[in-house]
Amino acid sequence: MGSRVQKPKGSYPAHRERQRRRILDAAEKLFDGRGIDGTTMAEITSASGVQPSTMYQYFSSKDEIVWAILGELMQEKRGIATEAMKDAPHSLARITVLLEMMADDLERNPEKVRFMAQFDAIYARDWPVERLLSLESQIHPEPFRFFSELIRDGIADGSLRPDLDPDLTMHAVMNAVIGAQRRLASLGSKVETEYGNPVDQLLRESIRVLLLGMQNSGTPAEAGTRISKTRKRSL
Amino acid sequence: MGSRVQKPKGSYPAHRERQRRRILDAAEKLFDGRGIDGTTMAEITSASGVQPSTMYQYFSSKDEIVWAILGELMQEKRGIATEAMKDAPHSLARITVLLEMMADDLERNPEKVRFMAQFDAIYARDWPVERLLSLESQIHPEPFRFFSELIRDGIADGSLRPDLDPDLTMHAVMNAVIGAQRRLASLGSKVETEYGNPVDQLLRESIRVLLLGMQNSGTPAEAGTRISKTRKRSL
DNA sequence: TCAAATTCGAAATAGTATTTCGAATTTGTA
DNA sequence: TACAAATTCGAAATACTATTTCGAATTTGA
Repeated sequence: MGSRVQKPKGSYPAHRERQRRRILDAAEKLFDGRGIDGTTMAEITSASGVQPSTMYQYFSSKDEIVWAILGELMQEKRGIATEAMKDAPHSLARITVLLEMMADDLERNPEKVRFMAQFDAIYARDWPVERLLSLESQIHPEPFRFFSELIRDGIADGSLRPDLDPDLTMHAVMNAVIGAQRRLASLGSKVETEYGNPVDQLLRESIRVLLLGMQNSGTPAEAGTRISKTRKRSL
Repeated sequence: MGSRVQKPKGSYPAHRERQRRRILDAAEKLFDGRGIDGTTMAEITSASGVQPSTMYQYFSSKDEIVWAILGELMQEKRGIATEAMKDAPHSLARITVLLEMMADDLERNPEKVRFMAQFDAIYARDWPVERLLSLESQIHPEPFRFFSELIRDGIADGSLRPDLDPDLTMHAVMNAVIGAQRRLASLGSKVETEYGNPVDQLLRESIRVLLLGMQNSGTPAEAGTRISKTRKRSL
């Protein structure tokens, strides 16, 4: 107990931040290459150049590392998404841009997408909802909630079919695109050899069909209304 | 070295089959409840009532068990699929039936779908392509290859838009539906609390939009009728 | 320069999958 | 029913995991 003031736990924030980065960067690279499950803590420590005992000072478990990386990824995506949509003139164009960005993402960063796929399949279910939601809320408010407004706009200006339930459609379409995207990333080159097309092209076709399905086509106003009645009753 | 004939390895096939079943049934139940990764070999042995040493006589690893269960699941699905499509009169109706069956499946056996999702995310990439393909071929020949023919038919009879590439579209649509289905199964009840709809309903909406996107809207009146006909029949 | 913060080393714990092997039991059949 | 081969049991051993512990050594910022 010296006469000096005792410094609180995180006293060297700059240094701690640097260390944290070293660990996360090493882990991310390993996850990309070997998958979350295929990566051991020993590999992360040796790749990042810190001892296990030190690493556990920063992350209390492997899961915490996964979580941290996921958070950063989602924040990135969100930035890119809101950025890209700025240029698009009207609602349908914005929706198109948003969805096609997911195909670009698959084309450019298949490992990252695969990481998210692994998260969904292995971790999402066991982790507390609140934590998931707090993460999702980093990406939601803009692109997602926004997306259902875009659908509303599209219906109003006649570019989208009038029988769409904006909220339901938004979730359904987003989920289909995200699901397709992540599945393609998981199966990777296996799909290419079997399907004979680059994975991102497959995803682009899915998106095209989905967009066509949302669009208002000629006079199907009648058909549309009819459908929506039937639908609502059956659901 | 008796004078009797030495019996080959699998000499009590009925007994072996019974044992195999005990193990697979126990494992399947555990996988459903705790996930593939959350299930330990120790749990499987104690649940199935055989010793580890015995179990490894039947399956050389946990992966082999996963693999065996996957194979049985796919065979089941295939049977159900071909069965259900028999009733459908024309191509568009068959496609509709096939896709909606995947929503039913999600509604009825979410654990099984989740199992497949985990397989995709964790195992698919690391296992040899040949093995994957030999499995897929159990489900492919009928529903899948068939599916692209259905699209061809649909284009010919005017019910589907003429600018579709049958093979590409088939893979794109199937992948979107499967991807959406498995993602929903992975996220489970989390989606419901957040989205406010039962998961299978979300999937049904994705399917509806995809089907609309494939349909021909060139001749409005016909398109309208065709749509509503299909709808009514499919419900 | 110095006290506190941080890291290192190295060993310990506990939980995995998988293997080994001789003794005990079960199986189908002669 | 008896028997030889097939199968199972038990129990311990191996080799990985993640995670913890703690005292000694080093680094940090004022």
